[in-house]
Amino acid sequence: MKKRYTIKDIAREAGVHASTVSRALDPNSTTSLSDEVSERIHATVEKMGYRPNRLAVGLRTNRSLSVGIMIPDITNTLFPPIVRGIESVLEPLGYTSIIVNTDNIPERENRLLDVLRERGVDGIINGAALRDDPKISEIAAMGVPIVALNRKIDNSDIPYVINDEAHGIKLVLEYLYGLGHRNIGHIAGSQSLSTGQLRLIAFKEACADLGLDVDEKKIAISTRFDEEEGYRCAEQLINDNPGLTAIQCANDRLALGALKYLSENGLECPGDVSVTGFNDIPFLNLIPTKLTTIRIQQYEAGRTCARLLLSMMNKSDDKVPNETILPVELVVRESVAPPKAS
Amino acid sequence: MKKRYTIKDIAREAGVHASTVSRALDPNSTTSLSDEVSERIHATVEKMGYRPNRLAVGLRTNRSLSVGIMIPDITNTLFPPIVRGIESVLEPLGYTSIIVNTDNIPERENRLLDVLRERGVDGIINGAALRDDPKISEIAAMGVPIVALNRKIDNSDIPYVINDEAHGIKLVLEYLYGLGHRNIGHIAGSQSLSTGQLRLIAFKEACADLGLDVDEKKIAISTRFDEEEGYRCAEQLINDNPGLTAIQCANDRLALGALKYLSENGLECPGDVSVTGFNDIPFLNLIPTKLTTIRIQQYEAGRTCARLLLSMMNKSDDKVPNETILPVELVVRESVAPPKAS
DNA sequence: TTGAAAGCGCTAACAG
DNA sequence: CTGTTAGCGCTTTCAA
Repeated sequence: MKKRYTIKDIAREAGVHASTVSRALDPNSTTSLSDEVSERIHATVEKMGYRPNRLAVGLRTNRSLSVGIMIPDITNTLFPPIVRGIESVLEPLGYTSIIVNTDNIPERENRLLDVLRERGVDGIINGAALRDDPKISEIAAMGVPIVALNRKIDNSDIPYVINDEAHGIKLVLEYLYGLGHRNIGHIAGSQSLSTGQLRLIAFKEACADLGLDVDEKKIAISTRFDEEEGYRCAEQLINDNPGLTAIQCANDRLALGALKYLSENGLECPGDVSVTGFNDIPFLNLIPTKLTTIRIQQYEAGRTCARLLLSMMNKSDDKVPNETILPVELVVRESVAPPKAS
Repeated sequence: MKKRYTIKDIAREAGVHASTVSRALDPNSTTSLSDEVSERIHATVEKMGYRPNRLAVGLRTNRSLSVGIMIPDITNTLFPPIVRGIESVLEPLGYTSIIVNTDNIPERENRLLDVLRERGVDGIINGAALRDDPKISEIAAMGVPIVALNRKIDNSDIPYVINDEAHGIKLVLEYLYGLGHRNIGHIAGSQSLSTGQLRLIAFKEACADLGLDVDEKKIAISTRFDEEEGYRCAEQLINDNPGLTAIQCANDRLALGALKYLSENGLECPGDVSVTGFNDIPFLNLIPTKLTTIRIQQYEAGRTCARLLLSMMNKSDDKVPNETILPVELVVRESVAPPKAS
């Protein structure tokens, strides 16, 4: 293995001291160098293909120029665009990211948090936070810049970037109401996640605003945001609520599961029951009953988080807002129709 | 910011020397310690929540316990399962991975390669290699363990893990032939990628084997493996080949584009034209005309690559095979039917 | 079995 | 404007 060149090799070759090379290579170095020397150094760097050793830099400066990105599962199509959004702002600045998948398992999340800390990340974007997440607060208290993405953490002052959950839920409900639906069920997400909680609260509020009855029987609470749970909850709602004409799901995957339940049980969507989702993940426009849903900003959410994290990492004085709420919009497709005249 | 504890802090607290702490914490240290001391050290480590600084370890040992994963774009659903496969073997061993997206842009790939090198990765899994990729070979020659994933590199001895492209193409063609198709077109992938090249070669060979004419007009070569190009190439094939009854696409996204072209132009699939894909990416079973395709191993491909890389990084003597070809299988769905009796 | 000392590659005072 | 020096946190000889 050809050994990598070090700053000393460059120094020797250029006939200067190592520290001079370091200065020449530091774009925002205060001390100035003679053009002649600087040029000579850059030339040798180029010639020898020298690349600084970031581990050494990090050890010395106590900044690794790396950040941790925690998400539940990169396999979930919701997250890749977010990740790319984050990197679109961080990468040009020389940051590298370490992406970890928590699978929504608290022990795993905690362990990975330790891994990130060992690696000396300069900051963390947590897209996998739980409402009750003591460890993350603990680490934040140690001074590690952290921002939560998509989810907020209870009893914590970690800044978060979320979607306008309440407005999204309301948009859907008003749309359904406007078409004549009066008997609407809700498949809620896990209540240990802020998304699940906030969307359920919003459902109840929006119902109240519209003068709709919010019978508990019309609410099915899922344990996970996935198709399987959507299927199970749809079954429950249909069985418990004769005359139900629409199901609002707390996310798209739950809706996909609900759609499956309906089609397997001789119910047409949207003919018999309308179904709506939340998030607007990819491919929704290709499936047979194209899903009406709420579009959240994915790429932009990533960018926003990254910018917040940056200003925290740079200890800049501009106050980082504790709460950032991104706008959402209703995407009307085919899974909603007026209720059957009965 | 509460400063992180260092090995010195532990040493002081436990009343021993730093080097003793280091030894106590190294699971495969040769020198033995008295149980009493070892226990005391572990207790203080536990009590103080000490975590070693990986940057320092890496600088000292010249091993970062990190690997680079290069892919074209994490947003492409083909890659997340591969990434998780890789991590499923590397993470338990303490490795962390740096995932970079090349967007199939050579300059970007080269720059990212430098980034990985700066970070001192112990090895690289390259799922974004081009057939002509001088820089990656150069870095491999410097002694950095590299294995190519999904794609092979021309004129290079970098080990690669690919799918049985030829067999997959053949399976599809035989299936189409068996149903009576004799006038089959091929939408080829980019010829600068081994997948595109190998699948096109396989198409020609399989046609020859079946006694089918391989008129160049029946081959449309795309520039990118995406829906837009699939659309364009489908149009070209349909226009140039009256009587075409089936289109074999070099991957699923091209097939999705072809499907779109057909439906927008009054052609039924599979009624008028059968369409097939390659890869079996997620969601293919949810779209209206469920796509018949070739399933490749994604998660397992990642695992295989990771294992190969490990043995290269450990300089173990077991020879790393230069070529690993993973089996594929035909997935029959709805996008293929016998040709119309004419 | 443990301690002392050197040094990985780099940066940041401090001198000159 | 440039060189000297110390040291980031850790591991690893070498001594004791």
